[in-house]
Amino acid sequence: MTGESDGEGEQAAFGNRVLVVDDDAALARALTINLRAHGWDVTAAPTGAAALDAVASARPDVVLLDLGLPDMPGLDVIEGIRGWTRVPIVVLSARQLGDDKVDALDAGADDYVTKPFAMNELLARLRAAVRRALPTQSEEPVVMAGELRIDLARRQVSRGGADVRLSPTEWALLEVLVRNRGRLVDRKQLLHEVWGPAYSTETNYLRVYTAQLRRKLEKDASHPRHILTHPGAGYRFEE
Amino acid sequence: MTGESDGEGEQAAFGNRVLVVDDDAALARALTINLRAHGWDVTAAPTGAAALDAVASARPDVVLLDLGLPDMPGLDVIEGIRGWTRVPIVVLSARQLGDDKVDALDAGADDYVTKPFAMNELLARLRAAVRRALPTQSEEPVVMAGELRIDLARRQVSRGGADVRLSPTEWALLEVLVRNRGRLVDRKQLLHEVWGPAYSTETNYLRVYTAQLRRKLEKDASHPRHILTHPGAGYRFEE
DNA sequence: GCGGTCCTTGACGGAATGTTGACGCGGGCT
DNA sequence: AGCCCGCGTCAACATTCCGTCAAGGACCGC
Repeated sequence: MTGESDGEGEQAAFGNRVLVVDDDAALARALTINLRAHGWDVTAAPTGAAALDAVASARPDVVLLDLGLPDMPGLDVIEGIRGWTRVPIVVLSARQLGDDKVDALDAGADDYVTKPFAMNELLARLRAAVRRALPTQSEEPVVMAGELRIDLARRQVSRGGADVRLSPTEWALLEVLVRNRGRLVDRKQLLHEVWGPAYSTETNYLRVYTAQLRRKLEKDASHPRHILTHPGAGYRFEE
Repeated sequence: MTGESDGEGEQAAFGNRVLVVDDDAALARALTINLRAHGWDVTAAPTGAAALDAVASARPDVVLLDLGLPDMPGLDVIEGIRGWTRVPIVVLSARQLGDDKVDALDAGADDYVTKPFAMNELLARLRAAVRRALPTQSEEPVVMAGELRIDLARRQVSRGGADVRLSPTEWALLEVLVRNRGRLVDRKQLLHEVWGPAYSTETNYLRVYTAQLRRKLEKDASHPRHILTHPGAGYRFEE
């Protein structure tokens, strides 16, 4: 985490990262090879716990989940994922009949493929799942500003392609500014939204954290081009 | 601190009213104390019925709702609230995995926190919920006047495409004039709205700041075409 | 425990801003 | 004509505000 992205972090297009969750090593390998051949950026997880971690760290655009994992019930994995993100989940199941299909969909899965399956069908369903999900999150959460790329949904900032690590407070401040980009944000409003309603005079915080953000994001921190100061009023993010 | 505090009161300017719905008296008390300490204006309701009443009467900016109330299912409370208002709802859930989370989100909740929770996280999620709800971006007009472009919402002025930097007082004065464009604005009214109720005779200020505005905004400051003087009365902004 | 990150807090020089007074100009009035 | 008042202009001063740095302490993961 501390260093750069782990391997295939930066790919050209969006919506092509898939997380394959399967404990069957042979099947997982086959899936990985096949998906990569079709342009997917594949991350693999052999267990439910690893899957939950991977959803958080790799931020896939779609999850291909095999039920019947060794460490925990597949439904719990679905619910664990649904607890905090709406990334589409396509379930892979061996059984052809049974309640598990209904249960999985009820728990928050988006689609269902039964083994054995045709690769074509699987690819189609993955594409469909991603496509359906896009309009939901497409409130244009990615803001480009010079060499900065700020992904509001994924809480990710990169400068010139390299990821930038931000502390929670740094991110909270940047987020408010970017969500109000092009518009002046009051000092009071910034303090209120980042630190809470009780803080309205601690302009110290703003000075400290704008300085830190500029040091991390601006090319020349002493001549900022994106995080601008309005003396006596507040700050403004400009693209 | 004369110019800053023009009447608006120190509190309650922004959404800081939270309704805590919890039947566990001890937890409710702890939450109330903690939230108050962080500047929130707390109302408490021990039952679902009381919560529905309180949403209507107290008009909170965010609802913190514990599922598992004695009198009615938590989902019904969510739906009851959602029936007539979009106030953000943050759900407190005991279970770590389970359908209730998903169901709550589906029913219209905005976020959830699982017990046990860190106070920091709860505070952050409350702020985030309020923040997301606020952007009811009422579209403010952009006033064009000659080569001037005045964006009331963005608090931005440009002349011939180039941004013009205004000090807080300069902007406050310009804003009053522009909002009353085409109309004569009393000296007393200007002083009152820009400097506060205590100022009604310091016409010096008006002379100084209208001069500064003209220098920044007018092509020929000695023959103003937009910021016009009504001798003995006040000033008027003309497009 | 220990090392790391993160948040908080204080202090300082320098810049931007608000405030105040003085002066000149011009028009209306006596 | 001469005076007075309101307005525009300017400059100097005091104050606030901002950027910066660094130290202390809380918190987390190992």
